[in-house]
Amino acid sequence: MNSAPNQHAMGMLIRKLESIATLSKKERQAIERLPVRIHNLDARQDIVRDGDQPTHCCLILDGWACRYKLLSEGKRQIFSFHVAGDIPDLQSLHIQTMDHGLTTLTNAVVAFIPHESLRELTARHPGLAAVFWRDTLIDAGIFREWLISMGRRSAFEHVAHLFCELYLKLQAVGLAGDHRCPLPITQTDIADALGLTPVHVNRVLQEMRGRTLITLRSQMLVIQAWDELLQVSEFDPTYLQLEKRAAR
Amino acid sequence: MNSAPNQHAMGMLIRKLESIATLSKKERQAIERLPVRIHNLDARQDIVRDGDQPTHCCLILDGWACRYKLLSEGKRQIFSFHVAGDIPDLQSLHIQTMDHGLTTLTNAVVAFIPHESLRELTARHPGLAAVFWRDTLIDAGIFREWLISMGRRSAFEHVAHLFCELYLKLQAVGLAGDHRCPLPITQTDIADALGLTPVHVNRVLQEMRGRTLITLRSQMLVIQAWDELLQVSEFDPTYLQLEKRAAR
DNA sequence: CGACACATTGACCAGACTCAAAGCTAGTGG
DNA sequence: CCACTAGCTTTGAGTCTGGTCAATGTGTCG
Repeated sequence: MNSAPNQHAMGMLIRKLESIATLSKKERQAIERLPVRIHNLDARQDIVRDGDQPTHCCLILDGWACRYKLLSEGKRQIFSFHVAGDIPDLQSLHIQTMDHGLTTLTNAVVAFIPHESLRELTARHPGLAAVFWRDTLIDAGIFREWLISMGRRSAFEHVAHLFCELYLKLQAVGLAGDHRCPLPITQTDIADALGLTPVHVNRVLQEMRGRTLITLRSQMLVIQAWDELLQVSEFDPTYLQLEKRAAR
Repeated sequence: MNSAPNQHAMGMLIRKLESIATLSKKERQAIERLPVRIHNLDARQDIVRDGDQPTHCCLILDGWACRYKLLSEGKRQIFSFHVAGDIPDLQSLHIQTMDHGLTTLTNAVVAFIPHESLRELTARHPGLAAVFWRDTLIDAGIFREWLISMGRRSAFEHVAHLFCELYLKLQAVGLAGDHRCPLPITQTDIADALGLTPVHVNRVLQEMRGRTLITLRSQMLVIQAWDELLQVSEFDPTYLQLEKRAAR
């Protein structure tokens, strides 16, 4: 195994984990020893399919991915968007059968880590097990926030809330700043994430532009009125757990 | 500490965990040694509040509870319903600050288990850590299914889906059978869980009665046409993970 | 240059919401 | 044992957010 890409991949993972918890030197070293297999993927390529029984977890190194489920009549629900540092299918470590799919949205580089190695790692390092566990718990917290948006926010508020979340998530891994971030997804993707139609998403975006809240062109989102966007969507970043470290 | 209620509480927990994983004798014994404090609560009483930093987890022994969040203008979103055997705030073990509340819906008996004891237990028994982790992952899977219902199902389908889920969940812990189960919650609770208004929930229930799918009277749900209910809501029980045990 | 995917717009429609009133039902106290 | 109450359920009429269908722009890539 070539160690250079391995180091890069595990560096990405360590950075992500340190954004939600504190790691000891021993734990960092243990992570660095994880074996990985790195793949380059095209856009719109399935990584794991609904019904699969994966034997690896997938660490995103570059590009965007999403988790989704296909329903009858061509309907699709997207559950989450993922960027560098995320392990979108960490849950497969303890849930045998996938109840949804994972796909790239853009060209992407991903690292596959064998379940076996992760099980061994977490058994040997209970502190790391807690950190990975914590990551999946934050994931669940994001689902709860999405449930609020779906259930009790208007389409306008919902779009605003998503933009706030994505901006902060990207900022946390150094992929955004100055109130601008890449958004390499289509309006149909946004619609499938928010439970709306593409047509209506488009109208909401028009209104946001009209109110000088955002610009969105060439897959680049610029937030022109951050405070107002926070306010209209009642956005409270607590659920992302980006500030607070775990109590250990 | 009185050992009789303790044994009852931990028996309930062991039963629940064994519905989603296999426990070794050693692991069962370790659970039985967990210290608990048992409380009787009235209906509509908060167990943990939004913003709290709990030091205990809560195991439900009897009655119903729900997780929820209050929003502006009196809006409320319910995230989940919980019954005997559930630990609704297991996540607080690794997420310091609650981003939502936990409340009883009926009179309830709950057992409080110190975080400290659970941390020690999971550090000493990585296998048990995996089982508790798995429980929170199943919880997240239920959130995903709720996201589908919110985003891509009609109100009618959504109500039907919820009823299927609750029936199976109750059946798994022996609280339901013969296509009937207790449903000790109001139509407003259902509305707040599904992102609908109480008025519309009522209309959907009328239609379900009219189509001889269910009866719902005196807090007792009777499913008269199980197959049809499954079909209209495209219900697939996989996400509840009630059949498959964890690969260990 | 052509093709394809994506974004935008318009006209019309429907599912779910709002507001308001009236009917039930399980407890409670006299 | 009955009357009263409070909370819950039911119903009606009118409204509105977001969906549907279909056509037209726009931009990118081979």
